[in-house]
Amino acid sequence: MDDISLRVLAQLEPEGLDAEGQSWQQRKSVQTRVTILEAAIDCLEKHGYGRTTTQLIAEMAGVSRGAMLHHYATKHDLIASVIDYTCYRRMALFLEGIRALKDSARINEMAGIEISWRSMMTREFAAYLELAVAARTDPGLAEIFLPKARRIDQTALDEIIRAFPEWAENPEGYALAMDYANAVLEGLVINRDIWAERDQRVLCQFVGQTIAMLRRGELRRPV
Amino acid sequence: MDDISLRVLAQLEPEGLDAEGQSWQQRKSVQTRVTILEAAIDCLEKHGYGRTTTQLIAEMAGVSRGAMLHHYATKHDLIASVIDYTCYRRMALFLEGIRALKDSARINEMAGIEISWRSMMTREFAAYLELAVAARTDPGLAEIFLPKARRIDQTALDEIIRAFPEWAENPEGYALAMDYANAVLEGLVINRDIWAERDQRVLCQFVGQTIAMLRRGELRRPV
DNA sequence: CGGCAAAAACCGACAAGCTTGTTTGTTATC
DNA sequence: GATAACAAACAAGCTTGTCGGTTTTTGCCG
Repeated sequence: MDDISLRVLAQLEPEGLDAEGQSWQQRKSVQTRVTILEAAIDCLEKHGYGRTTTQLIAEMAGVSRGAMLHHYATKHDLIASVIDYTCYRRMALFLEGIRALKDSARINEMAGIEISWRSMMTREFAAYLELAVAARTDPGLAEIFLPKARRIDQTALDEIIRAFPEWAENPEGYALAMDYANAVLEGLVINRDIWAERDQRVLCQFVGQTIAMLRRGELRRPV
Repeated sequence: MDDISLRVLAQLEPEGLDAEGQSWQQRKSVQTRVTILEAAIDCLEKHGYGRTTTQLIAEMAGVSRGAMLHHYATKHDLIASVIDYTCYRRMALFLEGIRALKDSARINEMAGIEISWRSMMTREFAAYLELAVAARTDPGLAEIFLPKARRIDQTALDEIIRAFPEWAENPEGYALAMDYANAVLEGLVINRDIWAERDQRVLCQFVGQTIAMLRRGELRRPV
């Protein structure tokens, strides 16, 4: 993991899950909590936010509901941790993918789009999307989700540019390209089941094509 | 309303809501049902699918729950009708918007993007999106939502091209442009609350710009 | 035309099931 | 012995669909 990745991830690291080398109880606590968070992600992905109940999460995690409520006193607390954990995992996966690209693949073949796309086919992103959509209408969820989502969005925008040095001289174009790619891919994810028969790669390639032109200055950011 | 609009809308018209000129009871029945459907849309928009309960819909509609369950025996039945009704209203609004455009605005200023965008800021679309997202994880909902959504998607793709005669010679480019515009705008809607501070019009204009180039042949559909 | 029975619109109460958070108790670690 | 991890039972509240009952409309028949 390089400096850039470490720097970004350090800002997003969830609290209370880094108890390596502590006491037996601390390690056990962290382990159980991670198990619960992973189960919550599975639950969000498989059953959606509306059907994600504390009972179901506990079942999927293989712990008693009592044990779960010991670690997360309320559902509110649990969801707050899920948001942090999910965002961290998602960002880590994305940065790792970008880092593994060769410069030529990243710059000439727009391979970053492919990495973005793959990062959106994960259970972590499915869980994130469930929370994002539910937060629009659930005031209690919005209160915890929106600040965290805005923060990670801003952090990503500010820091990820370091992983794309070819954009260094064109920060405004970079910002547009990020939003643009995210919007198209998320729109594609939303319509995944409805547009089942059509080829999503065509759209991905078109986006890559237009972003390449934006970087080369053949397309301009609208005023 | 012109021929094209009528033809498309006729294919999507919900059943059982066109009882003009029938008996008093029939008209009353239709009126109550429309009131309930509108309340259901409001409920989906304001409270999301997860919190859309039969009780809340009945309250918002100003009818007793008993009366509602007389017209829609189960929630399943009600939601099925909401899907039809919502899709119809959404399409009607979109076609009316396109129809009202002058040819020059539509072709040169890419005003269709603006109409699309506005059609996605409606309560109808919010309700549709709630259903689309919930259908991913709710098998019962998916069973009724997906066939209807795929049908309207196909109908729209096949028929709306008639409202854009400038694309007549390039049906593949048109299909790409439609999916592309829808994906970006839906992605934009999803991130509305998170990207609050950024200007969405820049992205809309960029999309308009690229679609214009696609039509003029300055951009190609990827193989 | 008037009355009457059937049908349809509408209402409120109920049972069954689920969800949440609390509380009380048990075991293992510090 | 105190604290933390874990377990299970409980109450309160919500949601759904069913059921019996009331009012209004409709069609029919004398």
